[in-house]
Amino acid sequence: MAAPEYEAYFRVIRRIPRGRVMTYGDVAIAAGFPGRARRVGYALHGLKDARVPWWRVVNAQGRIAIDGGRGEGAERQRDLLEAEGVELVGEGRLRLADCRYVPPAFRSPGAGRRAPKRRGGP
DNA sequence: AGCCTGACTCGGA
DNA sequence: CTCCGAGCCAGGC
Repeated sequence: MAAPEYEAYFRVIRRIPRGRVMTYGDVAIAAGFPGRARRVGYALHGLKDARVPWWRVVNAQGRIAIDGGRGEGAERQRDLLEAEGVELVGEGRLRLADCRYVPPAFRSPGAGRRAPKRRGGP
């Protein structure tokens, strides 16, 4: 990768357990680059490393982000997710509440839900 | 250099 | 539920 920033993203994504998913924003935060959700998307867009389970990354709405959820890429991702046991609802939508993966570092006393709210950037 | 795009996100209408 | 605008930022032209 050109930038260590991308390496950090891929490292986080590689840690996602089978059958779980993370959102772009959470991957960015876990990698130490809060507010860089778009960078994560761009990093995956140009991804060539097959070791990275890119299909375990979806947008914050629990939808397939590729091509608006439609197209070959989206179909492939849906296929891979289903193969791992991720429950899909409707067209390219999944139950985030059941399969969302939150790294231990994210957990904070009291909250135990999601990362602190961030709007776009820092 | 500037301008446009996008595998993002969030709050509001 | 959907649609829209604003914020961010690396890449491509």
